[in-house]
Amino acid sequence: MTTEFNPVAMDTKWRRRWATQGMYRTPDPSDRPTFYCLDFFPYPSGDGISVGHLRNYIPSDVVARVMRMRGYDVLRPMGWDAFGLPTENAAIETGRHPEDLTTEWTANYRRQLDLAGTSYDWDREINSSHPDYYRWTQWVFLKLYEQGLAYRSTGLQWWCPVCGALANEEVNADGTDWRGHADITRRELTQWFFKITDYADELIDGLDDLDWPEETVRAQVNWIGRSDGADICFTTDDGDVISVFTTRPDTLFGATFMVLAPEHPLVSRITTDSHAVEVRDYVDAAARKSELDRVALDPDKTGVFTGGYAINPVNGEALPIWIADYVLMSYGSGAIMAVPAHDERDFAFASKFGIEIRPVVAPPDWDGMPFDEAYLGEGSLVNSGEFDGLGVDDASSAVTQWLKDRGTGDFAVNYRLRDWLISRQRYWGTPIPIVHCDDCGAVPIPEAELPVVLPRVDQFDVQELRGKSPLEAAEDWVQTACPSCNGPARRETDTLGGFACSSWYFLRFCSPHEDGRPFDPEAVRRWMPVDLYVGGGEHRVMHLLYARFWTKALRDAGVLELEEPFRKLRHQGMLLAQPGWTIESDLQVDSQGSARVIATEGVDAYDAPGAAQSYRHYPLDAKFDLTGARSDREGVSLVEFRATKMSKSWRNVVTPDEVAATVGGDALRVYTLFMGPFDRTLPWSEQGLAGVSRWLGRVWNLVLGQTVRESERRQDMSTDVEVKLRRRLHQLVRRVGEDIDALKFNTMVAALMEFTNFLIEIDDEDIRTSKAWQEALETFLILLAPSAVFMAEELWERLGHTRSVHEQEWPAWDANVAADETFTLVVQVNGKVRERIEASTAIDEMQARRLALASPRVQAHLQGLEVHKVFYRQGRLINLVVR
RNA sequence: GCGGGCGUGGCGGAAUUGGUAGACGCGCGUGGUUUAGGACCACGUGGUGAAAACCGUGGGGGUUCGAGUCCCUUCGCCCGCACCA
Repeated sequence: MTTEFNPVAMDTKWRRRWATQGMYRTPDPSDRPTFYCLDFFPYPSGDGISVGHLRNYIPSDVVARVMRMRGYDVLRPMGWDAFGLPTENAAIETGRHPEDLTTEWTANYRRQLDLAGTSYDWDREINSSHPDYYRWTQWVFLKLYEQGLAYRSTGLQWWCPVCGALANEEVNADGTDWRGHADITRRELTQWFFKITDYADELIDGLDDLDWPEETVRAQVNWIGRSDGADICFTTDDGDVISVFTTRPDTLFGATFMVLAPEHPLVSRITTDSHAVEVRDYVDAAARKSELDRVALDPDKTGVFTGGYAINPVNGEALPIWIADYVLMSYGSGAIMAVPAHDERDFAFASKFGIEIRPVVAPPDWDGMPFDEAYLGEGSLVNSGEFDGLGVDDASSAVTQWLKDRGTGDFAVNYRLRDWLISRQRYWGTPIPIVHCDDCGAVPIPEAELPVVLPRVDQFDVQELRGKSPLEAAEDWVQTACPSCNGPARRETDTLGGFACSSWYFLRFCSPHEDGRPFDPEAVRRWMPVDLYVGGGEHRVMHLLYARFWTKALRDAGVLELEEPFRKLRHQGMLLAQPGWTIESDLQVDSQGSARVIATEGVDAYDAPGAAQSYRHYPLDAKFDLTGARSDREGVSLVEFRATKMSKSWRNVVTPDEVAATVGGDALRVYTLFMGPFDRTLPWSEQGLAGVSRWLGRVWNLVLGQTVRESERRQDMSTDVEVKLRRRLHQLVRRVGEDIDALKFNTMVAALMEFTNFLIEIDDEDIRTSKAWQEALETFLILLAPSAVFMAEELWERLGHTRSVHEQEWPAWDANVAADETFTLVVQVNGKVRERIEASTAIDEMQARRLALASPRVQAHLQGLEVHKVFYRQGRLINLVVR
């Protein structure tokens, strides 16, 4: 057997053997505790994965492996969120079918994940674009439909020429969509929605008991955006009622005008003849503008007066009614009462158009002068009739109650959250299981007839179809019989957006081969909720909110006994490409500092201007974001570039394939763990990777006893060394366990490195033949196994074991063995460190004081001064305060 | 504008949560060993200083015997959200 360290051959050997043995198959039900360790459902793309994706999968894989070794039954599945636009678009470009692309791409993902030594149970692999799966996505849709949680509605919807209809949350403020497409417009469309707003309060309250990152909880709460206030009715001259929502009913006496959204249905009725032209122009302009500019916030308010008035129910005043696009039709009732004295936007508007600004809440030290800006703080009411003198909170409820008693208002709650738009006018998605019948209307497909199979069409290019959706064009498929009356009917041609597939997959993983139902309730009871859920922070709102909503809706449908799907959630940090320096003359640089490689043979990048050699070669057309710093390398001018996102178009992606083929899967894993905190954005470093690879090589040599260092008998007493070795080993077991539980993988690796440094230091003939050494090596390999999965296994086998290192029990540590005998007593004088003394951990304060005072260096700092006070920390330090 | 995060050596980052600042790794330096190799080994490496010592966690101030850690203030970078009444 060769003793040469050859990671690539070793990786292949063990990958094969583990696959044949079914090493990572999920255990059958037992009475052992369970642990469900899940990663976000990945979307397979043609580019495959980069080492950046592995910052998600490797750390959670370590946790899964450790939990197995700790005696848990672990569910560690993986599957593919395979329906979606990128695949469909790639299909259009390449002239191939999305189904075929999906098959290839998912196989490639799986192969790449295996390169990194992940321990997924591939027997449970699922694919959301397979009828076996989407049949049950359709089934869930029907459950929601039965409960009135899926409905159709017309309205203005965002529309992307590439993606079709978009949900509001898929549109960015700059007028692009969530995938970066431009030319987003709004269209009148009939669409399917899920009534997630019914669950708004529950989705807020449910967050309380979850172990989730604080920012994510906050983001969800903000996204749902609950506001408590009142609905207030204003009546126009014609007797129309305008209902407005306000969070500040206490300021009702300060309302000096009203504003309707341009799309408000009453606009035309309220507008008087003399203002008709202006109003129509404004509404038209707003409609056009709504495409882009309305979202891109323009600080300058615009609006026009309609000529109409409405009566303030609290004091009978007639308020002029304006229309302005700063009022959104989609929030509240699309109309507001404007209180310029106490609302910034209303203040800006009133100032611009010369409308009265009437204070009704007096700031504490107010001198009665007009406001320079809206006052939003606490105070007592003025100019408010019988409510004068009340505080803001009391006044809010008092005014609302007053209105309620008279039938002109009531307490009310509003949410920022909108219903979930789920229709897509695209091909590569789950067909919506609905049929439209002239007589019966929208009719759900009976459960027994599921799945509604997505037909394999050849033309799915929306542009070729001239705006028709691909399924609409599939006439044979569209024409069907009504399940209710058996008359001619047409199938729904919208498909479900991808978020539907990922809103319940975690349930399917519990029993992925279940035939007659979406999941086996027994299996779900056994595994759910997910114990550790790891994925990117970019999904902290939508995916996680939708999945929670489906969980609750399925519970209410009586098919699930579960409140929340994900008990503990964590987000991994992003991985950036390595920053560095490169040759200026090979770049084309624009004024913004973006550079592109124009040298046909590419360009070398250096870690530092003086670095001995290049760490990477970038090809033609690679891009850099320059910092502006420049330097010189042997007369050649260099420029510095930043760490930026890895992206195919920048040609700076590092793939697991290239890393696994050079330094192996273990170096890839360990470096990913070691580079820095798990949840932090970090740059890749080829040198950092090389450092880890060197360490693995040292471990290899150490375990196989081929250390280069010449053994010399220089240890004092080998029994002392053995005691020390055992102590260090037990301390290591403790540290590694604690770090993994805290997801501090970087310090876990550091601890393993320190331990090997220690072993190398004490390595000699005597210790090597001791029992303690043997025990240390074996325990160390077990601790190393979740991180360096291949090498630990290979070395374990070479030490003579037949049963896999990954099936060993996680070691325990003994506090008595781990306890230090001595510590470094830090001696401070007036808080400054003056001496360090090695002392027994057993010493008390008096002994510590004696030791400290005995030190000449301490004495030098005490000269002529009196020890005034002493602070002693057992096992740590002593601070002598003198004066 | 609102919300959140982060500022520690040349670099990625540690720091028992108020108690030795800089673990571990990279890079760098010196020496050795091989000498084609991005190889290996030993020692060193925050700054100033010959030393004693002093300075040092973006800046300023404070609390404390003691502050990277707590409080106030200020600057810089990054990420979300976008007129939500």
